[in-house]
Amino acid sequence: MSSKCRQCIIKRFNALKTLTHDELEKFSDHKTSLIIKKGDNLMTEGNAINGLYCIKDGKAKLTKLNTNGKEQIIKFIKGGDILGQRSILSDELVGLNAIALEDMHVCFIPKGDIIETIRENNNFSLQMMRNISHQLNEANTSISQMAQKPVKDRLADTLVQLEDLFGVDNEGCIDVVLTREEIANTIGTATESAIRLLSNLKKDGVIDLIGKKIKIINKNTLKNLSEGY
Amino acid sequence: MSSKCRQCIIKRFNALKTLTHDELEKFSDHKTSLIIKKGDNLMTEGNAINGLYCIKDGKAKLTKLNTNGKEQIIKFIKGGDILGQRSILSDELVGLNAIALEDMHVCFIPKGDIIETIRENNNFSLQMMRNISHQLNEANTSISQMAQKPVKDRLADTLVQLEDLFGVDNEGCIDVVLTREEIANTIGTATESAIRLLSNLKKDGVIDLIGKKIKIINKNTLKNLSEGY
DNA sequence: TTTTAGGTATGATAAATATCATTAATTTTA
DNA sequence: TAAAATTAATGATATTTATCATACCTAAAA
Repeated sequence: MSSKCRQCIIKRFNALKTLTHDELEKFSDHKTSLIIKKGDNLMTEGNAINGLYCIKDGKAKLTKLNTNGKEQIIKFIKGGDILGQRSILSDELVGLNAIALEDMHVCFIPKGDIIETIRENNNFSLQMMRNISHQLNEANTSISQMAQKPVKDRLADTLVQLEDLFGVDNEGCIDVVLTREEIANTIGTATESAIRLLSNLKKDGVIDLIGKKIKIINKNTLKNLSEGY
Repeated sequence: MSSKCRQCIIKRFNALKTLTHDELEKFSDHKTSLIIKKGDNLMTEGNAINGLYCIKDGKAKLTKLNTNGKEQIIKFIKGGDILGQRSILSDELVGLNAIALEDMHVCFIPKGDIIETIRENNNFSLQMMRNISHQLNEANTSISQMAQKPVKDRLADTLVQLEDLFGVDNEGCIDVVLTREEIANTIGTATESAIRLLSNLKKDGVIDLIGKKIKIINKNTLKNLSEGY
């Protein structure tokens, strides 16, 4: 049931690809395989973390709860991603909630093994640094966009990014199911505003709305909109 | 004129404190001391970076230029901080402009020495990771606040943070000189809006405005305001 | 010192966005 | 399957925020 890390192909998408044969064996022996049900928390803001999660399959949202009780979605996660690096590296509490958007298969690798590997395998720690650094750059861009762009532009940008991240299903729709509220919580606006703007985009023929699913019809127009044109 | 890293006390505030005697000597031999004039760029968005900047003294703003031409201030920097780590670690182009808010003294350490030290000194690279990870956490918090909090709350929060970061001068004012426009670009609003809200805070006796300088009179009120009360 | 320019302040107004209310659609539960 | 609950959609309205206009202040330049 619990398979070998050595045989797992998902690791080629993340820092685990730098592991040596022995390290992979160690990880295999110590890891736990988990199934996270849709809606369940993989990590919780403010908690300590005692290991790393390697996402085999499934999607999640990373959120932050505001003082006013509103949820802000900071980032989306899918198969191949690793969770918990930031908290482990900085030895700080977890900063974000990770909530499954669908059932997920996840491997948990205990903190001790990670710390040991960071100390011993330079390529591994370099890869982790690279990843965190890249995330920091993305976050800075996000701050700027949230602060300066109107809601309409942010929505357009988010739709493009969601399609780039999750791809499309066999009907051409963005391959992730989000409620309108979750879309609103991603771009930082009221649910009604998000709904209204989506309706407008549909009316203008830029996107199509098929139930909860969203199909981008004219990606270039969206890209232009996201830059204010 | 160009002093020894070994004798420099500023390094105790950053990752350079983990360097060995030999590494410090190497850095000393290869480093360049720079004076950056107020308004000058230390780093520029989109450029490659070929080293690390250790800030001995002086303040800077880290900004991002938006597609609409507006400047967003992402972060403030002061003596003891290190610049350029993210770009060097991820091997990506610089993501932010660093612009001096006053004359600065800065040491530049070439990339080669940094990379070498990351590979050889585990404590150094761990310290760098910790720093970037911490910054990522701060950035995520920022995203959430920009997306969800109204301008008034963000202004209150920014004032508290500025005082915490830069301290107060001998008249009790926040010890950094910013134009109203820069304050507006920090919280992500129009200059006039920032001015208006500052005037209101003064009218309410929460802050005092002495020229460009801002004096916080009631920090607790500001903290409450920043959380929407 | 006078002029000029950049920064600050404030009012009037327009535009963007949030909130409240209601209905319709969809999904879940019994 | 019917009922209940959640989610989506849309109108009406209130609030927030941006923009435009103008005046004032302050510091640098002529």
